[in-house]
Amino acid sequence: MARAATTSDAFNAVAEPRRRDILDYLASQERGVGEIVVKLGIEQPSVSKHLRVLRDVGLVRVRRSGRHMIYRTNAAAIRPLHEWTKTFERLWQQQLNRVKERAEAKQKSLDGV
Amino acid sequence: MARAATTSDAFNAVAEPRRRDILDYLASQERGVGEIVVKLGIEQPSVSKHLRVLRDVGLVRVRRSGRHMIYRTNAAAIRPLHEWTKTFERLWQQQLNRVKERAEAKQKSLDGV
DNA sequence: TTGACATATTCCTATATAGGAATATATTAG
DNA sequence: CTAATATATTCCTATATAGGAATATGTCAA
Repeated sequence: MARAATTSDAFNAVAEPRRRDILDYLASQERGVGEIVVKLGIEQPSVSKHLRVLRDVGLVRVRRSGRHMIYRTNAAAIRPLHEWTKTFERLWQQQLNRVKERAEAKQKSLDGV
Repeated sequence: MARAATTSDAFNAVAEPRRRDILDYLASQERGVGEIVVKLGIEQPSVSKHLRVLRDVGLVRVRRSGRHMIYRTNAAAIRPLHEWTKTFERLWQQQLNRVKERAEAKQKSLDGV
């Protein structure tokens, strides 16, 4: 079997760096396709295709404005990823604490000399 | 060009649901390959291959114990994903606030009737 | 050393891209 | 209606899987 489709879910969609760039760019403000093309330096067809994928998984929303299609990031669709990664937060905090404790213990033993 | 390799970074590696399952399972406690196979109901070769990908991007660590290879999740490698998703947190909060405000405004207009 | 157990790797194949090129579709100006 | 502008889609191709089957590698017990 091949890899899961990029259109299957947000996890697959954001695996592509360009698409993360687009989401970042559209986060602060909605933009037309042409602006994305210029700003990110990606070919127009590629931008349209990436936007299509992002739209299919709900990561962006669109509205038409005359000849322009205005896209914006739908942050709510990123939340599940945030929640998933958050479940590991406690673990890396513990890891950092262990590193810190080891460093302090080492310092203490040095002081003791 | 084809899609980026799953071994290229953590974003690509966690795009595969099975690999997220493995990371979840190995988060609470380190486990041998056989335990993963039984617990998640995935063929042994598949588990080994997924672990290989996870290992290549630093998402898991291994140690040998006799004939067993004991794997554990390296949460620190998930942190970058958490940080990236976190940059959108403010946006979905705003979105939720707007929804809430609209609901309250609507209620107020109803009360006024 | 030999057999058994635990994992890893190789080989093979169906499938899914991502990007480039060319073309189609939609909307507005005149 | 027609040209021009803005996007979207189609076609084509090189590449990268994910999983199944078979096999290789590594380690321990007797």
